[in-house]
Amino acid sequence: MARTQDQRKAETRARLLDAAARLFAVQGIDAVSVDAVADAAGRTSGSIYAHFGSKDALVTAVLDEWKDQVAAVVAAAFEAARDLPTRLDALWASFVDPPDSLGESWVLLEHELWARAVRDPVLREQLAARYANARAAMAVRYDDESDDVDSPASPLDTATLLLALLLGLEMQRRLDPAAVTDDVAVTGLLALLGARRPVESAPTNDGEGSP
Amino acid sequence: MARTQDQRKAETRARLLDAAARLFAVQGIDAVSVDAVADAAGRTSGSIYAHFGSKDALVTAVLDEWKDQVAAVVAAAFEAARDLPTRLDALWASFVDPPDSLGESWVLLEHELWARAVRDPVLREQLAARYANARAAMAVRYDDESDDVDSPASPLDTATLLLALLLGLEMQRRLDPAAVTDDVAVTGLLALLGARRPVESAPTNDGEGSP
DNA sequence: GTCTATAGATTGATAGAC
DNA sequence: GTCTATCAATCTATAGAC
Repeated sequence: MARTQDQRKAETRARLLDAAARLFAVQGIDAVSVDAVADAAGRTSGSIYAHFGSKDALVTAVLDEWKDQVAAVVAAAFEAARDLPTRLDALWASFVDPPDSLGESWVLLEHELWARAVRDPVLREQLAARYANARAAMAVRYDDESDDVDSPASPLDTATLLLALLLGLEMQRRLDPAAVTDDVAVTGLLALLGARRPVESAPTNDGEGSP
Repeated sequence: MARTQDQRKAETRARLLDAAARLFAVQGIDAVSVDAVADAAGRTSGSIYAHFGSKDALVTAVLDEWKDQVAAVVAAAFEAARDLPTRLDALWASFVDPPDSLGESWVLLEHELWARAVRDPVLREQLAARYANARAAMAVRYDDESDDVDSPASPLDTATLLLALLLGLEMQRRLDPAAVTDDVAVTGLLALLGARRPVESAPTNDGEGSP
């Protein structure tokens, strides 16, 4: 029956990681107790210490579990459509309205991890590698398109700029959704690639979101 | 002697706010106890409750105290130089290497406040207004330059894009300084304004920062 | 308004049974 | 490996003296 026990062990680990990721994203890591994670996973706090040893180690494990998450998201967005504006729109959509495969608010979890990483050298190196992966994935994808565009920077640098714009726009959108329309996002991404929007000019947005 | 007492009261409030802002930025809000703030300000925890009533109210007060901080930073950066690339470089510098007037790591404090704001409607409205101010300030400044550039979006939308790029680049730079050079930043900002870099082409950065 | 002392609650982590 | 019970530390907030 070792098979069954291994299965249960693996399932417990998976459930703990899943519950932790979801709760961390929604409430913030510091606001979530070890017991809360265990409860949400249908286990007890003891199992967390058996599997991970500490809450910090659990955070590290969550970060590690979704290792190539950002890179995968980026890659998937580019698969979807053919023309550049549509692809960039899909890329932006994966930040704003994520696929079910990731949690609904995976970007919030990224910010939680970032906030810890900038203060913890070990976490920082982990997360830095993740972002480097994401940039590399974008650079490759963007390379396929390179005949269509005329970017002012190298592919990797352009990926850095695209990722930056996505992160910064999503931050502002969380505070004030009306301030960041999809059209503005795509227009900005296109501008970083040295490309202009084709025919139909994007609607402008001079009225601000907040009253 | 009411004068002296009022002075002491005001000074205590100022010291508490200053200590709180600094500690919150460096250690993260949740990692800083009320006692720690009071100690750093040379007072005791009781004074914090006399002045603010709760730790959450202290956070709100910190956010409120630096109300137009981001807008002021943005405005100041544009005053510095005349030609566009130099101005954009100054703008980027205010994020990377802030003036002494702000704390050295005011951007970290902004992220701390953001992380709370996305989960608290009251804080969110406050911070949204602050960002709207910053965008408006940038839009005005950028308007002065509008003959030099050919932005693909409205002034306000362009400000949104510029702010997004600054935020996102700074995030990546905190994780991996080598991945985001000053030249890439300025190149990106210029691209969002529809302008290319003049004569001297920017050094590329194809080797990634992390080993 | 400021300080001291302390209540009240929560949390991360450990020990031991099964 | 998982659970129950519990310890020890920490933190927010309050009460009362000055």
